[in-house]
Amino acid sequence: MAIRPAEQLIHKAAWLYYAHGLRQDQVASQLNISRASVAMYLRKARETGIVNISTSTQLFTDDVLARKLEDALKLDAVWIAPGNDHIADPSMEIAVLAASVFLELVKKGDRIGVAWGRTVYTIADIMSYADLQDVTVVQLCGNLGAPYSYRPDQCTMEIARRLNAKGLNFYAPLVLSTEELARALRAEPVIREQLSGIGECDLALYSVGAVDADSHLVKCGALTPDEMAELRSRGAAGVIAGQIIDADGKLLDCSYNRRVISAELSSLRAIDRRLMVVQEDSKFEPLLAAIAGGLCTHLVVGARMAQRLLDHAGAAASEKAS
Amino acid sequence: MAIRPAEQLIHKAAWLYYAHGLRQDQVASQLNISRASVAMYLRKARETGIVNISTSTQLFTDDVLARKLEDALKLDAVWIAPGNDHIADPSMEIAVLAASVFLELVKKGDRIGVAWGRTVYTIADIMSYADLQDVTVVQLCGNLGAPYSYRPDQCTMEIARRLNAKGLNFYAPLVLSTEELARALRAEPVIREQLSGIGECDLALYSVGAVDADSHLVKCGALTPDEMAELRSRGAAGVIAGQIIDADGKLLDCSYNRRVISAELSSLRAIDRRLMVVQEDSKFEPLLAAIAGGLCTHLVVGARMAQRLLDHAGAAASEKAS
DNA sequence: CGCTCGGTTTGACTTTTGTCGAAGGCCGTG
DNA sequence: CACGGCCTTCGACAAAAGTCAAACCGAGCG
Repeated sequence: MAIRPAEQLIHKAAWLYYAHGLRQDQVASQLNISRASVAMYLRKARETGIVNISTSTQLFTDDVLARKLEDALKLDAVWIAPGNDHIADPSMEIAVLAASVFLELVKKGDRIGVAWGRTVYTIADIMSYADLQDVTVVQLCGNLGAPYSYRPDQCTMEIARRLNAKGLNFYAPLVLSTEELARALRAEPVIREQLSGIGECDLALYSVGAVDADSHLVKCGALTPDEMAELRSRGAAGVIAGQIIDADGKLLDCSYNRRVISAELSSLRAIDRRLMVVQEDSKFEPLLAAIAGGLCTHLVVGARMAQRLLDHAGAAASEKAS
Repeated sequence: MAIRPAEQLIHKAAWLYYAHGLRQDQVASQLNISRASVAMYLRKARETGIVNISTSTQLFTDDVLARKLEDALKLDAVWIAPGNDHIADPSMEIAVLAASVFLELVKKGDRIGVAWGRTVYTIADIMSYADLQDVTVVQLCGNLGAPYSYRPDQCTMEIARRLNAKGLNFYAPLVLSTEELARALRAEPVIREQLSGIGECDLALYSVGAVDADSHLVKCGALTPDEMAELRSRGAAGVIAGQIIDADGKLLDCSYNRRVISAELSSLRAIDRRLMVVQEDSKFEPLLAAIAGGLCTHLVVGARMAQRLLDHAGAAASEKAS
C-alpha cells in the first residue's frame, strides 16, 4: 500500500515543523512537496498521535477546593472543573478535563482497565490521539448488548484506538440469567484469565452509575425498574463496572451481582491509580459510596459536586467529633 | 507581583485553545481580552511548558540500522539522526533529536544526572520547555571555571530551568591540584552527599569527550596538551563526566583521575537509563570506550557514526569467530 | 503632584496556515 | 487497454495567527 512512504513523510514533516520549528513552506521545500501537502500531513500527524499537544492540568488541581478534598477524602489527586464558566457545557468541560488528566496519568507500558458508561464514552470520544504502542487497554466488565453506542467493548476499543494501544475485549455478557451460568462462565479459562489480568492493571478509568430507573442497567434491560427500586431499598447506592455497591462501597449481596461477569472490587482496588470521573451532580450518593469503598484514588468532578463532597466530609467529621 | 493573575489567564487561555480547540478570537471573547493578548499568552504557555508539544521520535528508532545497533551493542534503544538530509546542520539535527528523546525519557518524579560539554549544552539550549515540578536535575561532576558558557553548573541549571525542575549544583571544582585535596574534599559531607546521590538518579544525560588537544579539559586548563598526549599514550580513550577512561571503559589509573571530583563510574552505571549523545564523527573511539564500559543504555548518534559502530561490531564479531 | 519605568493591552498590519475544488497519478478490474 | 475509484498534490483563496508600535495603567519616586 501507498501508505508506508506517506507515514515517513508525515513523520518527517512533523519533525521538521514541530521539533525544528520550521515554517510549513520551509518544510515543503525541504521535502519537495507543496505547502498544502505539508499542512495536510501535519493534521494527520496530530490525528495519529505522532505529535502530542497536551496542556498541563495543574490549574485544576491547584484549586484550594481540590486540595481540601484530597485531604478530606484521602485521595491522591483531585481535579475540579470550574462550574460556572460562561456558556460552555459543564459536563463537557469535565470530560475534556478528564481526558487530559487520563492522558497525563498514562505511562509507557501501562495496562489500563476501562469500564463503561456515557461518561467514559464521552471521554474516549473527545480524547486526543497519542502514540503509545506498548500500552494495553482492557475491558473491566462483560458486554451489554445495548441499543447504545457506548457498549463496554466500544469504550475499550475507542480508547485503545486513540492511544494506538492494544485493546483487550471481554467476550462475555455482563449479566446472565442464572447465577449458575455466571459461575460456570467465570470458571472458563478465557474469562478467568481476563478477570485475573485486571488486578495487574496500572490504571483504571471509570465512572459510577446511579441506582435509578435511568440507569443503563435498566435501559439495557439487565434489570427492570422495579428490581432496581427493590435493590435500592435494600441498600444499593451505586454501580461500578456493572456491579451494585452499597453505601460503604461493598458489593451488595444480591442475585443480580452474582449473575454479573465483571472485575471484582478487590481487583479494582489492587490497581495503583484509579481515576474516577463523575459528570452529573445527581451522582452524589453513588460517588460517596465509591469513595467509601476505596474505589478511587484520582477524582475528576465539577465544582458543585466538589463543594458538596467537601461539605459532606466536613459534616461527617464534626458529627463524629460531637 | 502582577504575575499571579496572568498565570491564571495563561493557563485558562491555553486550556481553552489547546484542550477545547477554540480559536484565538473565541478564547479572547470568553476571557474578555483582545485576540492579540491571547496570542501572547499562548506563546508564554508554550514557553513555560504549560502546554507541551512533542513529536514522537519513533521514526529514528525504526531505522533498521538502529535496530541492528541495539542488538550488536546490547543497548536498550538507539536513535539515529539521518546524516545527509539536505542542507541542515547535521550536528544540530542530532541535538534536536537528543532533546526530544531526552524529554521522552524523563518521567515524573525522576532524578536526572547531567554532565557537561558542548553537546549537552547545545541540547539544553534547544530543548523545549516542560512542566515537571517534581523532577530534580543534579550535576554529575565538579565545576570548571571555564571561559566557556557551558560550564557544568550551567548545563545543569539550564536543563532544570527548561523542565521547571529543581537544579542541584555541585559546588566543587572538577579538578584539584593535588590528590590529597581531592580526597579531603570528597570526604566533605556536602560533597559526599551529592556524590552518593548520583547513584539514585533515574536518568543520566551525557556525551563523551575525545582525548586530544581540543578537549575542554585542555581548553579550560585542567590538563596541558602534553599531559593529554601522555595520557593518550598510556591508553586514555575518552572522557566521561570529566574523567578519563581507557578503551575498555574503565577509569584510567592516573594522577589526573585521582584529582577529579565527579560521579564514580559505578554510580553512573547504577543509573537506569543512561542517555549518551555523540555529535562529532571524530568521537568514534571515545564512544566505543564508553559503550565498552557499559556507560550508556540509550544512544543518539548520526547516521555515519551509526554505520561505523555497526561495521566495527560486525568486524569484531567475525574476528572473534575466526 | 507629575514624572518615569516596567509591564500589559490593544488595534492595525503582515505572515502563516487551513481548506477547497480541480488536476494528476496509481492500481485493480472489466 | 481503457475505466473508475482512491489517494495525493497543487494553486488560489479565506481564515487564523503572529507581530509591532503605540496607548495605557499602576507603582514608585523626586
